[in-house]
Amino acid sequence: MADKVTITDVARAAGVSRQTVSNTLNSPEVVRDETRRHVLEVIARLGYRANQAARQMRTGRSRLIAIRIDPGGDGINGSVLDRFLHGLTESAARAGYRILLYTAHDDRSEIATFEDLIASYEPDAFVLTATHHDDLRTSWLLERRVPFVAFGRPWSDLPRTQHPWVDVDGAAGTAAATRHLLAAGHRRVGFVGWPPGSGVGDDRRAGWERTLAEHGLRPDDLHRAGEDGIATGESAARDLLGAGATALVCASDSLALGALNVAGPGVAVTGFDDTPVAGAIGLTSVHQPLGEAAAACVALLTRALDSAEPPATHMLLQPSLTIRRSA
Amino acid sequence: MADKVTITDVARAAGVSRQTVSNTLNSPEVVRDETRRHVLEVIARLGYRANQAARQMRTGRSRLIAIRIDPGGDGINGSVLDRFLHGLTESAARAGYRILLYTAHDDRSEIATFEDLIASYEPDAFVLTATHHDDLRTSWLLERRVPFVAFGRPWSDLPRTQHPWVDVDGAAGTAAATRHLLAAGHRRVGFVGWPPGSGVGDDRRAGWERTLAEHGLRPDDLHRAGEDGIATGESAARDLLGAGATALVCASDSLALGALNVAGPGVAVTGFDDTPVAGAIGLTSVHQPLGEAAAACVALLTRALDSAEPPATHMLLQPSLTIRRSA
DNA sequence: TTGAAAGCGCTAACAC
DNA sequence: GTGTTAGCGCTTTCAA
Repeated sequence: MADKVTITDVARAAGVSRQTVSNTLNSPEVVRDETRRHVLEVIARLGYRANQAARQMRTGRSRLIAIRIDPGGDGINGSVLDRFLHGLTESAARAGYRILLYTAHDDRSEIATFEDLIASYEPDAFVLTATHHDDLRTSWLLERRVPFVAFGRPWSDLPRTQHPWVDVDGAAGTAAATRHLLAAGHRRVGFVGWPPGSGVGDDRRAGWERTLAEHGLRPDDLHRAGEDGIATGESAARDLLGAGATALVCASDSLALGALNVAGPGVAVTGFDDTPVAGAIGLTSVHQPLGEAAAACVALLTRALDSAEPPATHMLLQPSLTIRRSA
Repeated sequence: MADKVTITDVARAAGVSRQTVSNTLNSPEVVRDETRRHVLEVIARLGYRANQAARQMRTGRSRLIAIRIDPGGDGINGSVLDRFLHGLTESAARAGYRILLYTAHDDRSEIATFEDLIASYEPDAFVLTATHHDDLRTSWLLERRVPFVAFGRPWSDLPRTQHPWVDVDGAAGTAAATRHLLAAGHRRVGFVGWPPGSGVGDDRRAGWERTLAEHGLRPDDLHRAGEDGIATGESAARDLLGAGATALVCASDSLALGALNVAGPGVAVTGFDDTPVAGAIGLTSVHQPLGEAAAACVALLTRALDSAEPPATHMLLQPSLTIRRSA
């Protein structure tokens, strides 16, 4: 291990006090130009970097952002979170933060981890994923005034659940997919999604339904729902094709994959998330700007951390449609 | 933010000195049974948790393990690392460590990040992934005596590159795939891989070749190589089928996917990594025990961190074959 | 077996 | 504009 260089070493080498070195880094405007330049030069020469633990003890800031990682369902849709995580790590690093990982099985165990983490590592903020109706986590964090941003809208309308969030407009995504299929000449466009009640699922379905209406078409009961997965996609697609659908908008790539399995030639299918599977099999899919979403999360977080009373802001990003052979 | 409970609060509430509380947690055997029980009870009641930054300043241990995260190629094989990361986070947590993330583009920038991280956050160890020939990172860490474990073998034989590592026996994986195809009656089994020179790729090819030999068969030049991806899989498979192959062992699921695209009925194909894509399209694939690999990394690391002179140990795990429709 | 003192590296407050 | 003092919460001596 390289011998560590402390602020005292820098001060001695530069012939100034420790405080002047600290000021050079934290309040440069307070140090005379000449002194500052000299100190910076010594810092560079010695390769000095402030020790985070010591700084944290003094300032109470750890420059750590914590986020949960989980295996993610069938692994198909799971990859979405992984891409987000990569973007988050990069954006956070640029803003001077590092990402700390933890796992949890449900809201309750995640809250237990909050308590543990807050007391021991003292992360400056959390990034919440997979927000849902009646999310226990948001209210817990809100009550304790722990800074956080959610990747996903608050799906409850209670005023006390106001918090910063970033999300991708799912309805706009399925709307784009639906428009694309209509433009290709399809008139009976079905929808394969999840059972009502999940915010994300309802939103995606709404985009399809709204777009049909805009084109003077009615849903005609051309929608089926079930647990996410290939099996559901297959059975739902069989049903809908039997009911006369010639194109299918699906709420996930898993569902779309199932639909494709039973779709004959001429039937168009779109997925959601633009996962590697979609690329591999030529599936047209709604693409989420995950890197941007991650950057937005970091931006919202740093803003909240730097102002005393953080205004609960949010950002709704627009997805795009990656068009491939399937549609 | 909940008011923080310090060791002083616990000491006061328990009517003992701060030191006794510290001993109760760090050297329980030195505290009288009755006192210890009492202190532990107060700790539980107050929800006290030792502050990591303060502990780190005193002990020099951060209980942090750092690992790189990257987007990962075409996203198909990338998911392997994500599953590993999840296992690592869980195993580390069980051992009392947290995972810290960073990104880097190449060996050199990763080393720069080592320097930064070591000076600021002082992670206790690193987990290296994607080790390769002439890995600059391992020698850098070795020279500075920074504890680390590699997920992947050291692909150079230099004695100075001895370090703890965990890997999955790739040759055993392709051997199992080859045996499976031979057992199904195939006699002309080809191999689709990557250009010679990559440790991982050469290893996977060796398993195929060795198994043919064990069955009295010769490779007969039935192998093709190229950059990982669907396109390579397609062209290589076309070639090999033209040369009389009836079954193909592929070095990745991406290659296998390409091979399947051009394989007619009766042609068997196997992939490698058992990615979500494999599950989705019914591809038989070699499955790596990533959760175990992660646990092994943590085990090796904690062993190295707890003994002064860590013996460079390693673990080679056995993969399994997930059999699906494709073979 | 328990307690008191010292100090890890840093920065906020204050004195010069 | 620069230096001194103090203390964040913890654990490692060492003394009682």
